[in-house]
Amino acid sequence: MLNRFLKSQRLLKSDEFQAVRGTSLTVSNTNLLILAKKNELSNARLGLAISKRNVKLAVQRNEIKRVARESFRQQVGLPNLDVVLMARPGVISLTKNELRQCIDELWQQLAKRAQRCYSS
RNA sequence: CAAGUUGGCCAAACAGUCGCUGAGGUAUAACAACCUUGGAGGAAAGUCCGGGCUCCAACGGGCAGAGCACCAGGUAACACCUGGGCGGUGUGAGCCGACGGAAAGUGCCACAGAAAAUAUACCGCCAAUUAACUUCGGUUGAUCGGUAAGGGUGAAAAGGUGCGGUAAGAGCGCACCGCGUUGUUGGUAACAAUAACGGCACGGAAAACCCUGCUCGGAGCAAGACCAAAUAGGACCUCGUUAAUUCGUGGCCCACGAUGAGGUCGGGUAGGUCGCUCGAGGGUGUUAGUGAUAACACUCCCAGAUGAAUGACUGUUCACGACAGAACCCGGCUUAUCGGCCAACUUGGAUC
Repeated sequence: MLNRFLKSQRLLKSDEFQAVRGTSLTVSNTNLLILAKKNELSNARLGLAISKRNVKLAVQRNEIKRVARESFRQQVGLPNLDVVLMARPGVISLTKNELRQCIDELWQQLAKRAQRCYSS
């Protein structure tokens, strides 16, 4: 069951995105930025914000979203967070495999940060 | 065989596992789950034209503004397509073309050049008169005329070539070509061919303004229609007539109304549903047409998401995979694009 990706695991409303955007729990590198906020559910939820300004072509935006979703789907250890993944201009230069690796690493960082932040 | 032209088609293939999403089914109070079956493009792109659809406006007409501009046909429509004409270009198949009007008017043509549209006379050429010189043939200068052949300038120099003609020249005359006018013939037409006449009058630029003809109401699916919390406010009905030095009508009391509670209604925000994909639709065939296309018959249902699906992994094969992602729907145009296949045709070479 863990490696599915249902609607309950996504952010669907504009309000939910706004709520996450106001938080301070972030993880990032030169290509991507992840914002997160604790929710009251039993699982994590993912929202994608790939702007047209940073990634110009629709095909590239779609590809980033697919890689991100696939990566998120296969994560097991994430706590109950609302997560928004944003793209920075550098992502275009990455290949698909590099991008995947990059996102996987960010999830691990996020899990650690979250544990430290919310356990105290 | 090589090089090329035009038109059409494809856009790595197959298998397995996992995942997303539309529809149908099983099942259920409902969700979840399971099964079956669909799930990006030739440009989905740029948003440059043309339509459908929706709402708004509207008696009709004109002006303004914008667009279009050889002819005929096709189409729902077009700035598109087909066929034809004309011009340009290529050995050729072919390709390219803001292709109405400059004799309606106003204006423009830099620099150079004598002169840039009323033609003109710088050099040159020629005649006459005259002066000087003379080897008596003439030469040089001046004056006054003729000339547009030659020179030089320019993107462009006022028809071209040849012969005649002449003092030198000149459409001055003639022939051919070009141009114009009027006919005739062919063609639906654009236009072409041809005859007679004219005798060159009519330079370029319409992408300077402009004139002529034709077309055009506006906004867009965030169109528009429906359902509809919470909160604030509104209308109506019912209940309560009290907790009150409350407020209004009133001189005061009574009374009535407001302030209260509940309900109903209307508008309408968040949110949701519809619009939404069966269509100027695809496939096959026949007929008409040079063709674009049309008619008829049979047949098929082929994305519909909404924080927004069409993907990931593994294996095998090959030529090792370009440009690129639907968002109301069609018809075009333009731009991007690794490579492959088919048909017709052209040029060159080889062989028989």
